Amino acid sequence: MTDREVAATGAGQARVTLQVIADRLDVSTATVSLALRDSPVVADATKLRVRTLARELGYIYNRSAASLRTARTNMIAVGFHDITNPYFAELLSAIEDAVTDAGKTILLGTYGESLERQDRVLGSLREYRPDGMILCAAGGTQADIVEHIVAARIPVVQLSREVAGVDLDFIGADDGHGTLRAFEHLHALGHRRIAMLGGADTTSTGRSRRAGYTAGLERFGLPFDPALMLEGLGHRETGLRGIMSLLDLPDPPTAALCFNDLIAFGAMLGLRHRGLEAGADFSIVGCDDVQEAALWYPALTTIHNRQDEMGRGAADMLIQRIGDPLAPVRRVLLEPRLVVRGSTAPPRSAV
Amino acid sequence: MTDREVAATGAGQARVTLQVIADRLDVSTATVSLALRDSPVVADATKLRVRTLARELGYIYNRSAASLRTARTNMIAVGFHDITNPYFAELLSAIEDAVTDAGKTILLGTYGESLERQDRVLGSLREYRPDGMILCAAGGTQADIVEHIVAARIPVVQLSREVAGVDLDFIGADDGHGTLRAFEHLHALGHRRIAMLGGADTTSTGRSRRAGYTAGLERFGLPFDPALMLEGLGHRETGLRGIMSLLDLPDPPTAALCFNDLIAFGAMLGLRHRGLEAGADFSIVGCDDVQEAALWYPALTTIHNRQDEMGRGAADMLIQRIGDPLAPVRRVLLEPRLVVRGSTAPPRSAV
DNA sequence: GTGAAAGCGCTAACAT
DNA sequence: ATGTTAGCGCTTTCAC
Repeated sequence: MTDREVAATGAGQARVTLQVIADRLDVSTATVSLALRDSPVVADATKLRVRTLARELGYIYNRSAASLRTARTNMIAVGFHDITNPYFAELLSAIEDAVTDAGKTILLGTYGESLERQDRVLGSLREYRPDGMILCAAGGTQADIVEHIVAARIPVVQLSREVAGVDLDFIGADDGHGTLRAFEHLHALGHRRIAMLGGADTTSTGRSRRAGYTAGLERFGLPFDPALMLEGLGHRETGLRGIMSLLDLPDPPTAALCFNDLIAFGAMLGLRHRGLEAGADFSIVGCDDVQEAALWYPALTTIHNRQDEMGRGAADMLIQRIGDPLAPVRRVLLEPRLVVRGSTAPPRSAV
Repeated sequence: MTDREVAATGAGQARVTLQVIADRLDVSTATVSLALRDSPVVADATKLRVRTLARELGYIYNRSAASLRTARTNMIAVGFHDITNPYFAELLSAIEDAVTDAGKTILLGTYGESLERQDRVLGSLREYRPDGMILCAAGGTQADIVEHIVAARIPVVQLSREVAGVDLDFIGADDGHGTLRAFEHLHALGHRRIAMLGGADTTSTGRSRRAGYTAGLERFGLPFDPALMLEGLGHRETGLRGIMSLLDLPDPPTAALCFNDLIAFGAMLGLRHRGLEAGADFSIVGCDDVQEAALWYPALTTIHNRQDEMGRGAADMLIQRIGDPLAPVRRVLLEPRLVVRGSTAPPRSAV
């Protein structure tokens, strides 16, 4: 007794394949295949018979088999570092919408900021032969890791962050510009000692946003004080601890630009621990504008990064790239928009 | 010229398969296959030669082909309604960890609360023949939709919510009990007019939490007032609008149990719009204890649902189920834990 | 310890 | 309009 027969016996019926339908209808598997895919070449009457029987028998299309033949899987791999950060959850959700609309499905891999795990996860994703991949690499990722994917001839679109030195489609925000806008906003309110909280040079977003910060200092002829530029991962803890150490400075700043909203939330919490309030006592600007940002108290002034457009855009770019692997590489930078809310105000001293 | 030759020419090298390696080494594909999988039956020297060449040629295992042969895909489908809700993002993240540890990969599908889209998405996931599926169905899902998956002989574990009338493994929180605990907490603080904000009878969590609320009323001999039990989806807007209408009541409540944390956040925002503060002026209890909850101001009193354990637990249950399809069905209820923070306090009148 | 051969379920040429 | 045939890349008997 073969495995197959066992399964059939056990469950009371044979696994239904094209062959089963073809046999019962006394047609060929080719006809059944074409009929199910609504090929114009098959007679309507035949299509009807095929489909009716397929439904009756509970036929389920086997994509592994089709993929083997067509070298198309209809899967889009998504490699993200963290989906617990609402910014990336929002991006993923937008991607999911676009991908589903295109009749494809997401194969998900995450790896935090661990390069070693990223390597394993991306290597594994590759084996499923997704039609393409949307990548948001861990900080510090080197070009050669991404080359492994490219070598497998899997089209890749980089999202939000881009790995240095690889020539691939990219969609993200114009982070440097966004941060500069935020800096100008704080300066216009009267702030002169402004900190930069979080981010690091291991990601392109970190580099760009930090560059936007130093560009702001330069534009207004303010001195660069290394004590005001605190490196850190995009977590709430970075903001919480960072704001504490800023406040403990002999000459503390009056405002902080945060690498992202989570850090800003952490910073606002830190202020409260010190009996201070964001806005009135210390200005905080976030970055991303996750849904939560508008609901904080005070609501967070932040840089809206259009995650919906960005996620959908990444999916669309990828689908185009799959269709035309030789088209010129594109870099799309979405213009961020500063959203002024309650967490920024003139400095106490200036009031 | 075949497609294959075109691809080979275009990219400068042929797609490397087991056959290519076998030919070059003058062994059979069987040997190569066994060698790469580290079979004890292959000579060490051969293994070394195979692996070295495989690496040199950039061989990538083709899981579609293997799946066709073995009827195993090593994919775990995850069907969620919403990954933008941090509660589900946290669950997904925990699942991802466990699944990756087991050498499997997530195939993701989401569908909001649309039954029609859920049907399409689940139908599509099924065609990929995942080894199993973790399901958190949309509200109002009928048993027959789930039967489609079961009929395809795909093991399913239900997570957090369970569809009425289906006999499948389930892991979730003991919601009724958790809500009752929260009710007791409010009662102990002196609240007597307590509202229930959000949830609906279309999901098991809605039913259980609302049942926990009415059980609380009964336990303390409080009257049921339909004006205090507001149905709604688990969004911030539900809390925002809900608290407004509660406050507009001729005899408003002094506290509200919320179906989840997002609703609680919305409710706290609504209080601020009315110049009131959670805790001091009106008590709010959430449910889930998402990371954000501890950071709000005031920090949210809520029911911790152990999303990490729950997510990992779902993955573990599923893997066991895949290993033994005939084992008895399990229902695991995790005991929720009330976390008291600043958003609850004695009612104004009682002070 | 290794090889030959069959076949998983599907699609695509080509033939009729 | 439908059938025949070959084969995608892998795993798995079964021989040797």
